[in-house]
Amino acid sequence: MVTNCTHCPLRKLDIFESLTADSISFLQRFKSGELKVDAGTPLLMEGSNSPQLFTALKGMGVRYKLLPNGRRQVVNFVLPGDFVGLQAGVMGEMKHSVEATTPMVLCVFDRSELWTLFKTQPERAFDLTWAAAMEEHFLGEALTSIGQMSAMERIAWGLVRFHGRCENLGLIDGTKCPFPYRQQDLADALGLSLVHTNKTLMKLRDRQILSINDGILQIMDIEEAKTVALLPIDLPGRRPLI
Amino acid sequence: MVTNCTHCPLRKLDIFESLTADSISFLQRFKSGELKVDAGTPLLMEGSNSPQLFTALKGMGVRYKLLPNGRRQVVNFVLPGDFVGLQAGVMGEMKHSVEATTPMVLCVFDRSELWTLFKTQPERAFDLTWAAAMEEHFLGEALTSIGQMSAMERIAWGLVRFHGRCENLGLIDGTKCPFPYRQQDLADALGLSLVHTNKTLMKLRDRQILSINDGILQIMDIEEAKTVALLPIDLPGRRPLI
DNA sequence: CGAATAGTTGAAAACAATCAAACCCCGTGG
DNA sequence: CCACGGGGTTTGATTGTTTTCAACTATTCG
Repeated sequence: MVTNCTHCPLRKLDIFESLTADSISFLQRFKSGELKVDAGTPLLMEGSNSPQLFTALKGMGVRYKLLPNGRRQVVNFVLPGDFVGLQAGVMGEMKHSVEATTPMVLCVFDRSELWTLFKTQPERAFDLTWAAAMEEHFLGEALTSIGQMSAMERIAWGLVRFHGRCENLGLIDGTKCPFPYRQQDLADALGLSLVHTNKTLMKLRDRQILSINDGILQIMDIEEAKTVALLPIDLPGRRPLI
Repeated sequence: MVTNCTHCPLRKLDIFESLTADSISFLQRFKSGELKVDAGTPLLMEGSNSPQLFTALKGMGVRYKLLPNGRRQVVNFVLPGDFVGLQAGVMGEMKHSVEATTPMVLCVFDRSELWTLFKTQPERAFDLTWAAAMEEHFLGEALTSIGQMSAMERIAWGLVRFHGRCENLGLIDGTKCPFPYRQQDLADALGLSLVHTNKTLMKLRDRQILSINDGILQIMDIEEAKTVALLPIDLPGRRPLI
């Protein structure tokens, strides 16, 4: 049973721009199906030339790169509304891998139709460029965070940001939001060792700023957390959904 | 005296895809002028909504972000052929600053014409998306480098990559290429302190792998340098030029 | 119960940042 | 001609953060 784009639950959220009926019907034709995967399923592999592109509908995942020496860099977390596979779409192959962290549901698009989109739907083409530029922006911030901030600052930054993204998606309950990742994932995202990540999280918990427990991230003192994060968290107020 | 797109010296390089006469004439109309700037001139400021977009023709620059605490992250080096200002074009404001490191010459485009490009030149729109995805790819690699590699590995990675970009642009003379940046710029790019960057460069020089002198980067032992860099350097073989 | 996974903790070692000063090159002006 | 100053580079000593290593706990699952 495939979700109809017209009744897409994501598109109802304030954060996503609304589209004309015509545009939605194009996307509906662009959409070739829906994919349900279990937690832990690899979606795209670095170097692969996937014939399929995705938009995450439900669940969460990770983008990551593996190094020859076995280390791993988590490039970003994948949340509902995120477009996945754009690199394969425009550059011919993925430059990082993507895997589901929780069970996920994704819209599937046909890569071969991407060119049709550029030719006939310039607004959608623009949206895709926007998405790529947004990802570029985020990676620039992450680079700045990892390159210039201390462990505590990085962790506060990463978690405040994640919390903000959840808020935009209506996933917040009071001060809490889901955080289905392991400490190792957070460490790999922020360029820290697992041990040091753990100890720093303890400090943040002791200082009553934030805590992670049972897959739930709670930010008790959001103001203090933002102060520790140093960088202002810059999330788009309204954005396209493809 | 403005360079005519038809005779653009950059486009003659093998690395850049060739275009039909029609496409070039569109770009010629898109191009609103040329900008010559001295070394040190700021081109775009973070947060600014520039009415102008650029393609670097000659010279080199830096993209960087400043932190509230005064630290600086160099996000990337700007070389000839690089498109500058895409974020302002699609997101309304720049997320980093750009400044000329050497004297530069840049093609100037009118931001207001960007939408015309998307509507009437889907191939060019695709190229822009490609450029954004490429930048995303690079930032992912940089993140991996800074997050997971030691100082020596990072420096080798950064300089081998820079050397490779120069090679693609025909800026190589034997084992040497221009490197007009200060050690502080390199340090800010790789998330290292100036002192540690300096000491690590000394070690690489002592080991006869590479050296920087008088604005010239020489890689004496490219194989060894690539080995130290850990990550394979992935540069596009052929790419669009806008 | 045993095995596997994730989280927690302490001690030691390694790495990189900071501090402070010297050095070098080069252009300026007395 | 040489003293002076500025920007960038180099160096040594010290401090401090982060990693690594190793072990132990808690929880889940077959």
